[in-house]
Order: sequence, then structure tokens, then C-alpha cells
Amino acid sequence: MIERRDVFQAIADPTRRIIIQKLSRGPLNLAGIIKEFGVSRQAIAKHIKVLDECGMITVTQKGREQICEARLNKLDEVADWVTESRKLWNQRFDKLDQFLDELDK
Amino acid sequence: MIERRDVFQAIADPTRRIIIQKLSRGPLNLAGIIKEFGVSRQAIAKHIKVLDECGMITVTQKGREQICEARLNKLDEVADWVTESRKLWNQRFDKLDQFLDELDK
DNA sequence: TATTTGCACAACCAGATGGTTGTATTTATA
DNA sequence: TATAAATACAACCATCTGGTTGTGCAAATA
Repeated sequence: MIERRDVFQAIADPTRRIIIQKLSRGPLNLAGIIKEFGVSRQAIAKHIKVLDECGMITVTQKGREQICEARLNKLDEVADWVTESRKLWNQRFDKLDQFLDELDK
Repeated sequence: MIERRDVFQAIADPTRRIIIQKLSRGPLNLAGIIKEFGVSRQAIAKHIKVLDECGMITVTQKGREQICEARLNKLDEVADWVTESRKLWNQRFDKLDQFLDELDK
């Protein structure tokens, strides 16, 4: 299998989506992210690694701490794709309208 | 691992995203979807199954054919989540502004 | 200085994923 | 009716995923 590292992969996991929204409120270190999660530190650390590789967050070393920041603009790719799909969907109805117009003539 | 069947999972795979956009233009049978893909029929059939389980498409039997239709409104969940994240992100700057205002006083 | 905190690295695991090939069945069509 | 088309079902495979536990180490803090 090919390891896919893009925004769509980043937001595919529910735990990662929660992490992204936590970071949307402001930067946090690993310990801060882990708080209130029902999974182990290591599991979160792995998610952070994936998010970093997907370009969804940036990680900065600060002393012994690992500061994580969300790169929200990455979500534009997702929004754009959704918009594009909807556009195709609407064009589909436009074509149906055209067809009905043709029938009227 | 837990099998996740939601929109985010549906759009996580690039092949599935192509399928969704193909279906956004209008319904197709399996053969129609498979056209121009570099993978086997069976691989596509599996993707179709996943998309169906995720509620991203509906599949209707019609003679020997399997008609697939996109359920575009499912993408609202994705768009909403992105919007929500951006909102948190913007509130973050609002708070920074408030902080700077406080400093001014 | 001793201890706590924050984190990295490694090994391991069950199940999911994305793909393959082969065979069989049903429905249209020539 | 013979053949082609559209699809289903099953087995198999390598790799990824999401999680675990255990060990160790550097940076803060008491």
C-alpha cells in the first residue's frame, strides 16, 4: 500500500479532527493536546506525526516542549474540492433544465 | 482497528474522490465508472462498496446493471466541519485583538 | 541535587486497506 | 441459442493504521 500524506488523510481520523480543532483555538504542546483524551500519549504522538507529515500542523521545539500549531489554510484544499464537486452537481441540473427547455420548443 | 464509515473516510482515498466527482456529473453503472481507471474492476467495486457504506452514494439494481448515484449533500458534513474549524481559528485572532486593545488602554 | 515533567525510540499487535487473480452467475444482444 | 457484457463472490497478499507497553533521556522545578 502507498502511504498517503495529504489533508484528506489528515482529517480522516476522528481523533485527529479533534486535535485540529483544539489547535484551531491556539498552539499547544503535546501534554496540552493529550489532556482529556482517552488514549495513550504515544497514540497522540503518532497522530501528531501524521498531521505534521500531512502539512496540517507545524511543530516547533522549545526547550523540552514540542509546540504544535494548526495550519488552517491547508483546509482550503478540502473546501475547494467540496466546492468543485458541488459545481459539477449543479451543472448536472443545469443540463437537465436545458434538456427540458429543448422539449418545450 | 475499528472500521470507520463516514464521509471523511469516503473522501480520504484519491480514487474514491475521482469516483465521487465522476458521479457528480450524473449517475453511472460500474462499467461506466471503471472506464479510464488504471486499476482492476474489483478494486473499483470495493471502493463503490465503501462509498455506499459511508452513505456517499446510492446503488440501485437495474437489470444486470448497478446504477450508482452521488449523494452530494453528504459533503455538507465536511464543509461544516471546515467552517467550524475556521471559526475557532478566527476567534483566536479576535482574542488577540482584544488583548491588544487591553494593552492600549 | 533529586525529582518530576515532557517527550523520543522501539517493539509489538490485531485489524483495516487497497490491491490482485480466478471462477461463476445472470442478463442482454447478435 | 450462442456469445458477450455486467457484475458477484472468494481467496490471497503486502502494507498501513491505530493502538499498546516498556525503556530511556534531557530539561525544568522543588
